Amino acid sequence: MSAVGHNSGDILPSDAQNMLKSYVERIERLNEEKAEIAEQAKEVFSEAKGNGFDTKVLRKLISIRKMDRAKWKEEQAVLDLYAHAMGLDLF
Amino acid sequence: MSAVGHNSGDILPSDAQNMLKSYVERIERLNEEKAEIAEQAKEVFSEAKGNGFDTKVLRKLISIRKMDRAKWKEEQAVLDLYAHAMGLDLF
Amino acid sequence: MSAVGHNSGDILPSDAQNMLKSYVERIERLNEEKAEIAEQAKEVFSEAKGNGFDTKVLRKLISIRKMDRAKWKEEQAVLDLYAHAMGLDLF
Amino acid sequence: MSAVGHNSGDILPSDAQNMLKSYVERIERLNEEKAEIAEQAKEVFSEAKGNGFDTKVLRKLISIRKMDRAKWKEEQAVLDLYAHAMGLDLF
DNA sequence: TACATTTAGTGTCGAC
DNA sequence: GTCGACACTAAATGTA
Repeated sequence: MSAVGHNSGDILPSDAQNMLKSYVERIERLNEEKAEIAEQAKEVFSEAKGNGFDTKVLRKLISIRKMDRAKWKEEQAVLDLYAHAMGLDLF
Repeated sequence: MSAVGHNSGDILPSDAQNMLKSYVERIERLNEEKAEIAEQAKEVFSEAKGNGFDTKVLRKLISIRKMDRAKWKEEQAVLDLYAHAMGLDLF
Repeated sequence: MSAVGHNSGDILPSDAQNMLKSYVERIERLNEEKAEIAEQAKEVFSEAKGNGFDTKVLRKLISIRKMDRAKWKEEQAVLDLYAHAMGLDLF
Repeated sequence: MSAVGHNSGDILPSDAQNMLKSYVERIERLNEEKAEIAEQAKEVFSEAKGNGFDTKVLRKLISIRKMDRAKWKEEQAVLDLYAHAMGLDLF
């Protein structure tokens, strides 16, 4: 489907044009906010690192908490299976 | 280095444990905020779509604008680098 | 879905095991090739540096050129998208 | 240091300019080769997936093989430590 | 060593 | 519901 009743001059009517600008700006503003938050998170990791924590492990921990526990265990099991098939013993 | 003086009992001292919890919670809170913002962006796209805009085009537009900005910054940076490489020191 | 009919003995059938090994080896071979190429690139940078060029500037240059190409492709893509959105079908 | 004896017109002598072009082209060629190889790796993963393998686990397996075994076990231990501190039981 | 950049990997979204 | 593309996150590398 094409935009808001622009009929065929291949030019957007000015109201559609305004809407478009508005959408773009709103999205871009939200993207900036996300970037700011990402920046703050970075600072928290940095502080944690400064206090002797291993940030890589910290990240992994957080991702595990976010993820379904059952899924995690299943993934570990498959990994274990593959590892045995390759002759690697992990744990 | 390992964390806050836990040397090898394989147990975190309670203050380290508290710090850990605090870091995890702060990060998780920031992650939630990001998710909320992402949700809002989704709504904007949805609204745009409802008004007849092609969201794929919209996304491309936004990504090009972002690229433009990034490219502009890169160009400034390379200028600056050249200047340094030449031994002058603009700005 | 799980792998090639290993249903639950938690052991991979020997043909699946062979496939697994084969995939792993192929990927690892490709990774080695990439590493070799990366090594060659490193040598080029090193040679450039030896001839008085600033490698950081060189890298920036290359990244800008890459960006230019990417941007050009994006712009073609967005043109194409607009065309579709307008119901015409160029190319 | 600045480039190949260009003394002060802020213009690169033509031989330096030629070298520069040559370096840029060599690097770009190597980058293309890397991209081709990455493409091939993608195809292998795709084929593996088609035969029922879990590509995510496959990737993890390959990364573990690449990595020092001792390091892997250490990382798991730290993760376990942090997880306990957070009241999560992983394995 | 710590920082910044680049590259790989993972998750999400929309199309078919 | 699966597939492919896109965006975001995380790891690795290279530099100062």
